[in-house]
Amino acid sequence: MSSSRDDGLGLSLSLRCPENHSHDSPPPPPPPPAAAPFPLNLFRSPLPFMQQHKPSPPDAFHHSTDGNMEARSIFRGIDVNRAITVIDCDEEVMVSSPNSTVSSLSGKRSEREENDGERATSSLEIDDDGADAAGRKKLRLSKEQAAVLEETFMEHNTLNPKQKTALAKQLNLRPRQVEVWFQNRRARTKLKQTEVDCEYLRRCCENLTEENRRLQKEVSELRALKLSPQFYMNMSPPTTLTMCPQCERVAVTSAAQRPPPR
DNA sequence: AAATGAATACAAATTACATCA
DNA sequence: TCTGATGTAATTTGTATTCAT
Repeated sequence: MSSSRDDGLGLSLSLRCPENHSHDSPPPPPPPPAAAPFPLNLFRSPLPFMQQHKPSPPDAFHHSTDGNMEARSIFRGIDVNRAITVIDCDEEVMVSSPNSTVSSLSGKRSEREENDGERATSSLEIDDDGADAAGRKKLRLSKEQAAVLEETFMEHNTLNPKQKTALAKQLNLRPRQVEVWFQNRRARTKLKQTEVDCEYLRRCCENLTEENRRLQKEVSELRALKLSPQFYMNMSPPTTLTMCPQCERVAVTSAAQRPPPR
């Protein structure tokens, strides 16, 4: 299903494998002291308030061209997005989902959510189409909605309440939906980054294994040479390994190339 | 100033639904 | 038409932080 889809995560990968250094990319900056060996930081820190959104026409996303899904829904007589949208107009006091019991009906969270006009998609309210009253309806965001959310996420991956409300209004969604989308989006980003990190570490491991194998071989060769003095006298200067402070790669230099000791 | 509780935000884990092959 | 896989919206729970008392 996802094979042809671009995930659009827009990750900025700062990971580098040693084998990539020699080509066109400049050497990486020295790592920060006492930090992770490579920057794993995914997220920019939350920026100050988002610039004022240009309010789009309130109906902008009702004419979704989200081909397949929307066409199917309409064809079946159930336009999920639209149904929710209509309810949005007067659902601000609705409460919980069927599954959320305590935490949504009492206590601090529910208070916040009620104030936010959230938790409004309870199928108890919207299932006039005969849907299972115990289940939850799931909204599929239109391409336009997703694009705007994505665009906003690229600017900053968190929203303050003001931004959330504005964006929700712009997209004709509930603030809670915007909030959930951002939460899920952050989770996806983190997951992707974790996968990248794993791949990086795997390659590093491979490289180190290969390096270790090479060094082991060199050691055994040197030991063999040590046993035959006539070769030992004629051999080239011993090689030494130095650690490049910038890229932390092992560089091989011969004694002839080394600067004289101070 | 320290303790406490409420409110809030977020991450992580999970569930449940929509969609596709 | 059915089914399993996949993506993702939504929920639940726990934790950290902030703020007022």
